[in-house]
Amino acid sequence: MVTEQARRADDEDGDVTRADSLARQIFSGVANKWALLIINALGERTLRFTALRSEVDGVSHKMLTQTLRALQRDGLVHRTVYAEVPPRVDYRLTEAGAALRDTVNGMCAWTRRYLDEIEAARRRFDAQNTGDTGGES
Amino acid sequence: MVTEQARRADDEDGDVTRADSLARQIFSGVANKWALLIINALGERTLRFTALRSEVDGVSHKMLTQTLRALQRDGLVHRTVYAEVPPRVDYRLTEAGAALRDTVNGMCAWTRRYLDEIEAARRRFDAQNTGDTGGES
DNA sequence: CTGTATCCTTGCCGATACTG
DNA sequence: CAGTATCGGCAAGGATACAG
Repeated sequence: MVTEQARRADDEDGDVTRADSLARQIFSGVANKWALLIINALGERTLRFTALRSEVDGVSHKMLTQTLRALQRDGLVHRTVYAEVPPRVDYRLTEAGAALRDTVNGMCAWTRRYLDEIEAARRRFDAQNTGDTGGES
Repeated sequence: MVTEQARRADDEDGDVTRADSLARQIFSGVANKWALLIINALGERTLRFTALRSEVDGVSHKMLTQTLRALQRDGLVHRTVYAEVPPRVDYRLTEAGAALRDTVNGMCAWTRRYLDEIEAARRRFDAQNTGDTGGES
């Protein structure tokens, strides 16, 4: 017998390394700062559009809607519309979205953990490429 | 006494949600498909430029050098140059890079795990927005 | 409040050519 | 083989205006 999982494991579609695979397409679609930041901001909570907008500092109105729609299409966020006036729309992560959020959490933790190291590395690197050899001309 | 770590935990720089924080800058820099794909491809191995290029299917010469330089600057990959001819350059993850790779691994696993679900969600979503209301004018 | 559409700027990214 | 630089197309993404 061949389960979906087993089929995928053997299928080229499940391979992120292949440029034209479905896995790569999904991976690429989700591997951008706004998607990850939004997923992280949603967390366990249910948030309205405006609340979400103020949580994800720096995101434009357009990018928020756009990214939200993409996430909704992939079934990572659930969108609930209330027939009220003024309109009210709630967003929350689906199970798939929550699962992804776990790894995003890891990335955030990683960022905090290595902040200083990276800052130092940058200074070292930049120093190398400005003073450099020590004598020009 | 105040350690770097402790200072960071309390500092606004460590907060990914702030648009102008260092954490956000680092996060954004690393949250793009090429950086993550390259880190994933490197894994535990030490690879030369060309080998890496063929591992990360679809990446251009330019993007590979460019992204590698950024990763090197942040101290995530280590670059070793051998004074040979033809030139030989090896790339491998540093400890910080390897730590990030763990979470990237998680993202890849997530992609494989939810591949079919996402594909299905997309079909459902797209069906909604084509047939839709059933009658246009 | 939420969403869509339009303009317009910016920078990504690929292709190409040239150096060590 | 590895790296840098330049040009150009094109898509990302911000600002604004307008609709439900």
